[in-house]
Amino acid sequence: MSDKKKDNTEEKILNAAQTVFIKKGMDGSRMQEIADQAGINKALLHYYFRTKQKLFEAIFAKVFKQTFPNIGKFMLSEMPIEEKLGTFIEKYISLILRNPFYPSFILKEISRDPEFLATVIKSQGVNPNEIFEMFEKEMEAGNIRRMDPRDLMINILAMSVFPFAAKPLINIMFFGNDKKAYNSFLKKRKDTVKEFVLNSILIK
Amino acid sequence: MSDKKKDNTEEKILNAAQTVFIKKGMDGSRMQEIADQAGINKALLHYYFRTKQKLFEAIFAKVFKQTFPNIGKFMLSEMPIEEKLGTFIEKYISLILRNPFYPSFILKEISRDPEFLATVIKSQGVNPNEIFEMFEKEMEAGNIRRMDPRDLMINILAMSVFPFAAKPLINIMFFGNDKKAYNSFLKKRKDTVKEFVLNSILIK
DNA sequence: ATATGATTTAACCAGATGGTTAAAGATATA
DNA sequence: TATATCTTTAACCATCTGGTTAAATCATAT
Repeated sequence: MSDKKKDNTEEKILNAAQTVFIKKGMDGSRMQEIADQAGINKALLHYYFRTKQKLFEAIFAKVFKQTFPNIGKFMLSEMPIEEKLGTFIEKYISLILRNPFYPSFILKEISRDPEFLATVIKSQGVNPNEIFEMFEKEMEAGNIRRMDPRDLMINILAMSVFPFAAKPLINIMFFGNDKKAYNSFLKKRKDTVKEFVLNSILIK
Repeated sequence: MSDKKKDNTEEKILNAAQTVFIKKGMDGSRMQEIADQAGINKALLHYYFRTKQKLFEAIFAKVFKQTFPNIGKFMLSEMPIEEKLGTFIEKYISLILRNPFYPSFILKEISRDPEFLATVIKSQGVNPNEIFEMFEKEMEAGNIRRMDPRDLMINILAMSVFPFAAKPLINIMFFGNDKKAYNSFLKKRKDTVKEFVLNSILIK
């Protein structure tokens, strides 16, 4: 067998599908466009992935996994909370900066097929409870303000994700369509978000 | 002319279209489904709105306008900054609580047709500069921390909007699919977001 | 050399979709 | 009653879309 060829084509298809699906979503994407993008024809596309649904699920699962990186390691380590949160925010926004279209893709698709979403999440084995417990210990220790740990987690995710998900909107409304200005603004978010969060919750 | 009947049908269509478009987006919506939802037939639908595109644009513009309420009045008033921001956050989250699907709809569509988005925004006459200037004055007066006013605005919008836009995801991941629990959590967001923001920026 | 899998070509299909049309009813107004 | 508008019915069309198929070609490992 020509494994190399097979791998290469499958990879080409997955890359093409990711490009198209991320830009246009499941509903807005066309199999023909994915085939074109991959430099192959539609027949071969179906030869590898029988249906659009299967191809989409492969992409969604892949992107979704990348969107929730392994944060357990250092979030549950012995670092001071300030450093833990700082590291997480930095890593997370860096991840999004490397994949700026992930947020809008994920947000677009999570409401389309909740059952499939549940499947993907469960196969992930994400367990935020440990992190919530860690937050609560820090509160009891008097290191951070008392609050619902879920509020804290959601606020951090929100501030990290939203400026990318709403990019076209914010770009026009707040940056006069100056894309360079907005991009350099986004690069600074690692620091500004960190500052905003720590200023809000840290007890000095 | 039977203006009443006309108005009524047009309204029925707009309501139906809003329901369907908001749930499924432009690409995922079908004219037949909108007709069914309005209790009329497809021919009449095209009699009122010639094309799907025109109907969608009507809905998007309407929803978009509602999503950016008149905040100028009190944001530029003589209230202390604490009260201004508190009022805005309360009003804004209340608005979303009344229309919980607006955020995901707007986010879904803003990246689909940026030119149309620009048109809608411009027809809105939104001018955030006055509010940014107000923020800057408050910073100079030493009432709030120094920061880019756009960061502040974006953070508030992010924390208000994100938990609704990512509802299915958060609901599964953080609330074990307990919808009631998540809904009552969302109702508290008016207070928790306000607290989070003010704790971060206020200089006491 | 041949068998096997990868790839292309090209035609095809069924169903859905947006949109049109014509004719007939219904309804209100003048 | 006559007129104009609103509404339905139902058939129809062109196009697109996902998906299939069969035959031919290409590449490669044995």
